[in-house]
Amino acid sequence: MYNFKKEEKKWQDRWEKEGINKFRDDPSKKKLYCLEMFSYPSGAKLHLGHWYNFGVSDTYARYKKMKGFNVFEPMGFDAFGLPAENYAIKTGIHPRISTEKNIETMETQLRKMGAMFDWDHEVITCKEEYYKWTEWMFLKLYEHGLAYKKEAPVNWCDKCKTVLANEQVISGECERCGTTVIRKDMSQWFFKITDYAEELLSDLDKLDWPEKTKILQKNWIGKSEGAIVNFKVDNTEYNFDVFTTRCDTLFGVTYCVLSPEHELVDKITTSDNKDAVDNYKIEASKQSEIERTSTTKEKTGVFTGAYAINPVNDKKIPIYISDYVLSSYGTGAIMAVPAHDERDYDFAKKFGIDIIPVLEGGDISKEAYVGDGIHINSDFLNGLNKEESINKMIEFLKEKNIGYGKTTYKLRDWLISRQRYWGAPIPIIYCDSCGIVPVPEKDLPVVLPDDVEFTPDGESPLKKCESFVNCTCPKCGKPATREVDTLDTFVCSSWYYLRYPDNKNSNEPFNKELINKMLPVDKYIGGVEHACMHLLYARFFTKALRDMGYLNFDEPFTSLVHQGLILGPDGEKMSKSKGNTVSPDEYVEEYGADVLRGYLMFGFNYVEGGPWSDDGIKSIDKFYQRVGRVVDQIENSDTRYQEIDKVLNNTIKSITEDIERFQFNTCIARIMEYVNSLSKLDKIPRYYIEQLLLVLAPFAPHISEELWNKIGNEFSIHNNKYPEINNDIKEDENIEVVVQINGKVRGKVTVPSDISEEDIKVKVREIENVKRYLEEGTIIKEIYIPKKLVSIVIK
RNA sequence: GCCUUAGUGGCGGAAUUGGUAGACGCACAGGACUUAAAAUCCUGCGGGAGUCAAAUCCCGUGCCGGUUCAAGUCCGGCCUGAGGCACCA
Repeated sequence: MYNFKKEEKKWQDRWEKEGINKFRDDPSKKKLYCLEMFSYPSGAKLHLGHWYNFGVSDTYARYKKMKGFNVFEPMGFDAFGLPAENYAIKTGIHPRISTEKNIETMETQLRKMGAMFDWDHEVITCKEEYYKWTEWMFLKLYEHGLAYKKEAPVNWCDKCKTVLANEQVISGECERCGTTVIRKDMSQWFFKITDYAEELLSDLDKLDWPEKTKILQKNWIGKSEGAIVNFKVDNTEYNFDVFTTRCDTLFGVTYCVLSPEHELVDKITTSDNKDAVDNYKIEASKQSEIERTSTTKEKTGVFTGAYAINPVNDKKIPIYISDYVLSSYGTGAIMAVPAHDERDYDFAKKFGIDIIPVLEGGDISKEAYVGDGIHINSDFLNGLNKEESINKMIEFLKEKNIGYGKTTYKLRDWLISRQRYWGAPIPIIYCDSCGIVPVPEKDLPVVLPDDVEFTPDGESPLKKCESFVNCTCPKCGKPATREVDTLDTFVCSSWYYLRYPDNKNSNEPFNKELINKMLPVDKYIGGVEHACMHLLYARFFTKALRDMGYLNFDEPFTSLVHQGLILGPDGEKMSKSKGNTVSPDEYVEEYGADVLRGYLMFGFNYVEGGPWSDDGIKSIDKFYQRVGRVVDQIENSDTRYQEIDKVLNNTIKSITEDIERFQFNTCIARIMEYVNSLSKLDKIPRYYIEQLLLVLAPFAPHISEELWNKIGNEFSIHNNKYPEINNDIKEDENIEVVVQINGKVRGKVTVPSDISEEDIKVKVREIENVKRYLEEGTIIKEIYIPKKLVSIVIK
């Protein structure tokens, strides 16, 4: 009986002492930057999800190392963020204290995992030495016109006088006091990610990412080509632009809708409609965008009393406001074509607005016709199809100077201001004479003060810290004040992968040459929930830094894999409030790291994850015990067995393919098959044992090291080459071919693998059962798939 | 609501481009070893009909329909669960 878990610490210490996980520049080897999304130290401890993400990916990294790559696998912490601040508000414990303590605990746990992390390269985002450069990133983006300020809504609780995160708004109410949350405009900083919308979209083609993730980003960026059309407001000097993808349907426009927040609303609303409009605006401010744009919700809206002029036919059409129009997309105003748009149709029916068909097809007395068709009721477009009409209409709009072709994106600029304490300060100074003044680079970092009151009372916590707020203007030397909002933590995580290789650099965020050599990340592993935000922001940073001349690559993460989510035993996402969290610690305590890692690899489809159950964890424990017993059967002999050579070769072959797809469960299954074949022998030649341990090494790093040592081999097994496929081993000479009659399996026959089509067709007819079926009818078709099956159709 | 994704034995999961559904395990049942138990080893294991035992046949990959010699895999429509929806990270 082996007690492998007792030996784990010994090998972890030895690996650390001999530095076998240290990254060393080695030009003779190809580098492989293997990165797992770093974790937020919110809970005090690592959870199963971390083990699943880090522990399993480490097997990939270890495998690649044995395959001859110079592997860099760093680890760090995304340490700023809301939970630490909330915890501080509740308990009075300073975020720095709780965060540092959590990190310490998690580091200890991570070491027990026995992963290849190179701790010399650790990055912690809340440390001055790191956030100094996060601030630097802001300055660079500002310098290059990619950071700007504008008014934007926040969730506001008027009772707590505070800004709430979306997470803190529970069905429209403040989680602390239950007051209805409203949206309130504040002046905030943005990064101009939309400047890169087109490149972020088109470069997706270059990436070895899951197709679904590319589609998520693509839909998120939401490119659509259309036109801007200008509408004049009747009897006023006002006019407004709408964005439409179907300018060819302009003759069917019977009303316009402005978003309730549109700047023109107050100006054009007539006095008898004012009360209704104002009330509607308040109601709209209470709703989230998800609620507003729901297509099943009954359409609501209010008439402003004003009319617009349809520029193609000079018809007077009413202007409404409605919450289904968002100020953040397009121009915040739409032209409505009820005959050919479902939402417009519902709205028009409800408000009794004209519905004029301009496309042939459908029956608009019943529902909107959204299909294609030849244009009707459309003057100069009559008889044309969609594409011709769009082109002709854009020509017309341009000629009359009332519109033009335009591409828009759903992607919005990235709001980075947070009215919070626990984040990186925004390095900006406000001066009465000079206006907005960026903090000079030499004055970085703007240090986040420790002594701050962060009870929520309507102000950014930093605002109450006078020593922080008051400063002198770097330009004119007069008294000035600092920006008191902090940066969204996604800013910190948008460039951490650039810091890892050069984490001790105190002169610059990273050395350009080094980083251009080490990057991009070759394999990035993390949850799919980051598909649209973190992954997009990081791509944006990389492209912006490239354009500033700091990087010579276009994309940060060449290849991406998502691990699935390990759910609670009840099939729900693990969370403290549901009480369904499972800690890895007790399993590590009972079975050891290798067994837990092994089970996480064997018991789940890595990409899918699934509900946790420890039913099978014993099976991995048993399997490794079995490996131990098999190793005990070692003998020094050169005997080789053809059957075992075949199994071994198949194991190596399958692993080589499956591990690249992050399909670890089948890798382990193949190793089990190899062990099963070995266990049939009383004495096992040394070669087979060594091959077994080498094959197993990335999957069970401690156990394989222990047994490698036990059979008298030199430390460390992990410095060896991974076994290669042996092409000299012949495939089976005989193969089994299946016979199907009318699609059903009716027989099997074993034949030489190089059999000809004619010969197999003869062989097939000799099978008793097949004969029986063939007598019942005549053959009308016969298909032969080499080495697999013969399919006969009879009548 | 919208975008994405998944649904296969009692359970976790295999089946890479349409080609023998259920690899590898867990659980369970029977047997060997043992005074006994644990551990280990061997055998069986989707459901049903059939048989002393076989052969053989029918059904079966969430549901309904389609394409095909052949569908877990492709197409259309539904149901259910999960992730995201821009201030959780």
